[in-house]
Amino acid sequence: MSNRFQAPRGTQDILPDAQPYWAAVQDAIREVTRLYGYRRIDTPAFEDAALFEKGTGDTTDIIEKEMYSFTDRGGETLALTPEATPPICRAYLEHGMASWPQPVRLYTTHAMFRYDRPQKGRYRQHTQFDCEVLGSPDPLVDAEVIELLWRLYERLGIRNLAVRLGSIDDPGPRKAYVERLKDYFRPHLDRLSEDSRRRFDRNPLRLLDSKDDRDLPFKAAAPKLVEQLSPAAEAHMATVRGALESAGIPCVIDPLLVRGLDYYNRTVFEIVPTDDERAQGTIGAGGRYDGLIELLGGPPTPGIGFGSGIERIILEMQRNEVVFAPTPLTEVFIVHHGAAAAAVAFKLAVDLRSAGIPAVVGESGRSFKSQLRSANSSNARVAVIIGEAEAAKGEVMVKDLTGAGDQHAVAIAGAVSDVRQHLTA
RNA sequence: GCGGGCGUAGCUUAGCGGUUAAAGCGCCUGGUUGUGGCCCAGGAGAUCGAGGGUUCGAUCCCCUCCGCUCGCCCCA
Repeated sequence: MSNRFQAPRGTQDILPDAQPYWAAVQDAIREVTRLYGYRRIDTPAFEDAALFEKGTGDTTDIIEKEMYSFTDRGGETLALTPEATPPICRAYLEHGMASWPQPVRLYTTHAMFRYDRPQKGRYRQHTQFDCEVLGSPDPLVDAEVIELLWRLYERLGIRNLAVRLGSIDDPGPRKAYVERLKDYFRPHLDRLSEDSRRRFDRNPLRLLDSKDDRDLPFKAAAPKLVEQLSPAAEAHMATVRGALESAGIPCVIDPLLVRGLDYYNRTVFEIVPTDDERAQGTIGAGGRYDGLIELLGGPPTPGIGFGSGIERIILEMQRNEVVFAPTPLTEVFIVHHGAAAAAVAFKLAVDLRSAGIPAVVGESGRSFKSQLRSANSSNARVAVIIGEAEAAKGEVMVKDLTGAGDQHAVAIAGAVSDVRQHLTA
């Protein structure tokens, strides 16, 4: 069995039974983005790898150890998109969106590729719903994107969520804070966990996020960034918070919230289930990135956005017991026997479909019983039965499958309208 | 990348160091002279995840690999 092909590690097939969830999410995304004035953009499945090295940051895990990069036959170094924000910023610059009315509100759903170790809710290929607002420094826009995401989840029947809000200030004040933080931890370095010693050099902000018992005593007394924000960042966060409150969205300030991407400043947030202990619980997260477009070679342009994993959204829907009524395979199932009847059956199906009525034809060579069993399991409401006798008389039998199975004969010429009448009755 | 658990028909599971590996659901066929659902009968379907080792003999014990899963790192 394992000689057979399998979907590559960390990828999955989305089978017909799961499709209603995907359709519901896509529909809700379309509706919610319409309400908030967003326009859709689609970017390529792969990009110049340097876009991510520069944009996402080449010290991030995403770039350092998770990027699917490759050299194509022409010698270009490309990467399957691990992240939606840099490509959208790239497109903003490439197509002169700075000359569009500002801000520009964009959304997409895009496959993301990251070479990390798969778990439930973490895949090597996943799909993200992503929104970006480019060209506005307004904290109300921060609140708007968070609210948009919240409404999406609400609409999909996901309950028990919480918004975790934080701020990582602007680069200058943050650097100063990081120095204070390192000064605080430096004397205790030899008593910290190995992970935290590594973080001390690589990503000091994450020191505060450690779950290691050895680090806990030091964490408690460490200076917290959200408690020492610059006045501008402080005011920004207060506005975001107030706006969320007015929207009726419960939000908690998380002083330890640190996003793993280099480009964030000020607002960072994530939305998590409150009743799930799993580590992969975060279903949506984002933040402000006022310096990113400039970093990519454009003019100073503020931006904010988020990504939300659709696979994780669906897992949450299922955990919230959102279910969909099974959709019937067809409306009319045509049963036939004999060569003449087969020809009539095929043509009748053609005519039904052109009249907008879904129709499926039974398998030639199978018995009536067998074909009617198929009709039954297809959940069709009507069976049309064409045997040799009917074919000879130029008639078909129309049988009701929803009740006791009443049936009546009708001339072939009148079959479509008879079936239609039956279905609308 | 690190550590733990799991892996038997399409699905959910039972089973035992030793003849032809079992059940339910699903699928196919039949019980009707041309007719569904319920019921009944029969059938197909598993090199017991893969490879190697121990053993007279392994689905069962050991190792490696693959996949899933839980935790860590990180992230959606």
